[in-house]
Amino acid sequence: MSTMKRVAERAGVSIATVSRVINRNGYVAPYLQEKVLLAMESLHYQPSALARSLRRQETQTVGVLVPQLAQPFFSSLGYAIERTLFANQYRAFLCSAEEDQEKESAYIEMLLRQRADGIILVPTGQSLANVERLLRAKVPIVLVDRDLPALDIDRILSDNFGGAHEICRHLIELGHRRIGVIGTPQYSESMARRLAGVKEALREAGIKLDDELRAMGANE
Amino acid sequence: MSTMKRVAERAGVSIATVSRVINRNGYVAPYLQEKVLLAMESLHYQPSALARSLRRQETQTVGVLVPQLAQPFFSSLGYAIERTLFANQYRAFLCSAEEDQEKESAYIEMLLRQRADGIILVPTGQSLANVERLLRAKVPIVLVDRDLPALDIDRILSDNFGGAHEICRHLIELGHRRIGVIGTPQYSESMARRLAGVKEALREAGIKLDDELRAMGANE
DNA sequence: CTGTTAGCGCATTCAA
DNA sequence: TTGAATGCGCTAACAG
Repeated sequence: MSTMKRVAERAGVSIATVSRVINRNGYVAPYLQEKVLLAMESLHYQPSALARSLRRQETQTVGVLVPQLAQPFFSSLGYAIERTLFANQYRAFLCSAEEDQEKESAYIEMLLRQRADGIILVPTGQSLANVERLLRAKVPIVLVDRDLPALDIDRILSDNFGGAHEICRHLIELGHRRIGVIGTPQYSESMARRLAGVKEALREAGIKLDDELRAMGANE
Repeated sequence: MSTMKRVAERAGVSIATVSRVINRNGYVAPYLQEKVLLAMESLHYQPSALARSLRRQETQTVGVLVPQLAQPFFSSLGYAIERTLFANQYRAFLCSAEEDQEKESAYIEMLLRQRADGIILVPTGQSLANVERLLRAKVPIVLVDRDLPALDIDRILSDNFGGAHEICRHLIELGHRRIGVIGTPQYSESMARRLAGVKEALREAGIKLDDELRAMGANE
């Protein structure tokens, strides 16, 4: 891969000028700009993200660390994030902790070394120590889907209770009485809240949840 | 994040020595090594992959570009690759071309800028130009799952015809006569081959494929 | 408006 | 066995 220096030589300008046309900042005479563009073209030049990141002290990269990429919810979540990042000139490192605290640490260390600008994390019960490590390193971090109540950091959570409650109330208002629940295992925090929401709505309507109409998954 | 220089100061050695203990090459007196290790620990030092890659001219990173990460086959393929890479101290950039030639180009350009050491690609019908671009850039590339017959590069393909043929023959040997086929759309190259394999096995056994027992998906 | 220069953090000669 | 110095490719003052 050719470098800025080669482009500069080919265009007969300094590397500073090349940098200016690449980044569209600073003033460059139109005819010089044209020459630089042509040189870049003919050399198939692509700027080095490495050098740029090192110099700018920012990588335009964020780590996306979920418990299990194999789970459809997390893979579509992860992929949606990567798509949005890419559309905004950011790169994503998709990481799957495999429900393993050690592996989660290993990924976090990797992201630290790569100097990710930030990390989007779906934590598990054992993520606390890892997150504290990130906080010490002052890496911006956002929690998604699951909470870590002990920490005071940004998070994006679903209103599991409220959503389930609302859905169930809607069905009741439509006149339904036999309302069932199908879900992930009950020991999942999210599912427990949804179930509670349903029960609350049923209770408000004076209906009791028929155990026959309740089916919970055996594992996530 | 602290730097090698800070670690060196804290340990009272030169950065060259720090580099040596990090990379376990060159000779370092045990007591110095110990001091360096302690300094790294207390500073929460993590080597910069950026600086290292820039210097070594290798990123330990490979691009994994598939037509659609949302498709289960590709997402599990992509993720399996990333897992294997990570286990071998490599990083993966998972990319989804969304069945779009433009987007595929955009990802390839990104991987070029990131200086990926290589690219694993599941090509589509329109990937030819993009692959030729990679060849010009001399980036190592491997094709997976789908072929690009025009090119002379490494590829990993399934024996769709042979596999389907063998499965079908197995069923026939077990005495079955009513054998059906469920599959992805027939216009998919892979599926067409599998169907041909089945038909061939049936033909050899003097059985004709009952159209009633044939169900093809409407889209991939 | 353009060029020169000084690092970014690291690996690696080359001396000592 | 250790350190000083150079340069990887780029951006951002600064000078002209």
